[in-house]
Amino acid sequence: MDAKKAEKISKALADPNRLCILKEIKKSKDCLYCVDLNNMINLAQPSIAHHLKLLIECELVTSDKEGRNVRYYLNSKLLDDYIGFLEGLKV
Amino acid sequence: MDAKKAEKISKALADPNRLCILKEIKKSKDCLYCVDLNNMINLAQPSIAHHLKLLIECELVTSDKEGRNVRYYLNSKLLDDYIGFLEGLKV
DNA sequence: TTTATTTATCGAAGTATTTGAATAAATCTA
DNA sequence: TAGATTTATTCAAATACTTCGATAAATAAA
Repeated sequence: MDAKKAEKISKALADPNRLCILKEIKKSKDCLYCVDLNNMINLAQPSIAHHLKLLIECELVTSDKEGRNVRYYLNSKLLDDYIGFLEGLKV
Repeated sequence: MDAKKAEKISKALADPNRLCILKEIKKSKDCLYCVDLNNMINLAQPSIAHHLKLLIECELVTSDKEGRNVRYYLNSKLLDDYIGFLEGLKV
């Protein structure tokens, strides 16, 4: 992973609500419906959509549609790549 | 590590110049003089000082004074803690 | 002790991010 | 098809971050 990508991922992780979303994805055992997030996070729906968009754009989260609902998943392969980048900062 | 701390570290990592500083610390074999950074990074001196301050405040970097020079070190223990937090996001 | 060097701080300008109201788009249900 | 539900987009306001000139503080060197 190059620094530009790592920067983008760091940015995505640099917000309490986005960390919360990732935690909820984990809690929901790998996949999460958007509609549930709206009940869990104390933000207006467009704000949550904005955060999800950032997480998807940097590819930390993937999604698929199920009717009018959307499911979100953690991209743990990318998270591992990011961790690899961080390991590379060590001596 | 709690989410608040992870957020701060993510923020510190979410900037190309700060990633560059960390890479330079690594290249310099663990410790780096501030005066060298001013030659390596294409930013005004107050900007570099600002970035170093953020890295120190979140404890990713430590420093000590040697005369009028300052040396910077990576806190690899904290980086490991951060990596642990990220691992915890996985299912 | 004056001058030069290195690092830190302040303040202001420019830029980017976060937030939510309004609303659109997509799809489900009756 | 009409209305309800879920998600996405647009826009504007508020907030936060980055940058650098000016300058201060600390220390070294002359």
